[in-house]
Amino acid sequence: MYKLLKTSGRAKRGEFHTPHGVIQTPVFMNVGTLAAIKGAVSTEDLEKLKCQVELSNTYHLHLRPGDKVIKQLGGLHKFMVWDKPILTDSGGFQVFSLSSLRKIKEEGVYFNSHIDGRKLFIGPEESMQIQSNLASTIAMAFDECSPALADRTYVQNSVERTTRWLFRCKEEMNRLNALDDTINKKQMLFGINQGAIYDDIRIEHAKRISELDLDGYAVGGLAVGESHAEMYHILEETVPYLPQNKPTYLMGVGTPENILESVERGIDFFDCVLPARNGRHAHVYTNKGKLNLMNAKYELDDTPIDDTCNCPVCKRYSRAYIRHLFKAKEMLAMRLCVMHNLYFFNTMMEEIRLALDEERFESYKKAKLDGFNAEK
RNA sequence: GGUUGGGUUCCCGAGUGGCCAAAGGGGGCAGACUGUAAAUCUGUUGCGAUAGCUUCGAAGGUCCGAAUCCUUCCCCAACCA
Repeated sequence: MYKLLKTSGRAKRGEFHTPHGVIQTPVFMNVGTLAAIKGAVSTEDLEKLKCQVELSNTYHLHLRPGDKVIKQLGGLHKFMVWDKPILTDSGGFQVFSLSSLRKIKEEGVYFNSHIDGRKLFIGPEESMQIQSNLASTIAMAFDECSPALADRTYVQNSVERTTRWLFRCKEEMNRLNALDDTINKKQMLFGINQGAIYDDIRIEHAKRISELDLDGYAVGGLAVGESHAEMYHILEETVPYLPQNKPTYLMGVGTPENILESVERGIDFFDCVLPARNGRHAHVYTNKGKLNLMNAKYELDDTPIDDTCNCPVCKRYSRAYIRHLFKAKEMLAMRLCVMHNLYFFNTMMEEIRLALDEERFESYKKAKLDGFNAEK
């Protein structure tokens, strides 16, 4: 159940009530595709990093260790020892990112496993079954994320198929939630809007899926090659046609700048691999912009990553030390940077919520963006 | 003392007459990364803006042309005494 607490223009401040607790929105979900945040960050760490929701992946967990294994072990929450909300992505993005290994048909998608090459099939029903076995808090609909540059006819056909798949997802999820041996009988389902950069297709699709009364709605297929301006434009055009009394989730986005711009356009759920991946690659986010700690200029820098940050890493370690750890290929380097970055993103969301509560989002956003550009 | 094999750009190492400022690693420097097949990938790495200049242990020499051939010397390694 989503409770809209406050609005500022299109920006929404809300609370999303789930069987695993309340999510304060806007929220950034921390991506742990394989039931782990890459970079040796544990769920115990996540509790210290202000993480509200962890995200995992249907396709990847289906392959390894197998959703049935996780079900036998009591579901994903018990398996990775995390009692707060978990959102599972449906595998739809893998249809896109593993495109050389798949064939899309009406019934679903034929894949070759990226691990051993064996043939697999995932359709809407299979995706719901896998996510039900994982027993995540929120399941995502099985969609096709069409490339940003795909031609109109392709996108039109793809979106129509994604709509038909959504109906099948909903039906299957209802069926699964009613079964006796289902671990999470209140598993929620979010639909996904597609349509690449075609306003009218996006809008038509948004209207269509809004009729379904799902638990939340996502905007997918953005940040996949189009410009920022195009992405913001799509949000401006599309979000108003998605239910205001439900969470609106912008999938896979983004940079701190993207998040601020998107909150302003009505988004309240985000997820992105950037803080984890960039952290592993020595890129850290600060209130004065992004740093690459591998750069020679940090060799003798004994200040923290961000001297205004209260994360466990900034309170203790210096840039010079972390740079050394990267140079020495110590895995602690990645762990520290991923932890800092997640804390940075989660803290920024906290600040956004506070700013919305106090009706000063606009000035907060401007100051934040000015800060990011300070050292450029 | 003798024999053999070696000394190549920051390091390791390929190169045995022109296509060599010199393969390939490593290291260094920098960049990318947006529902994670990513602890990954890319660029660059003698000086100089270009012409060009300097470089393959050292010094001489042969040749139109030498990291590559010859002479002497200096070092290193293994073995023999």
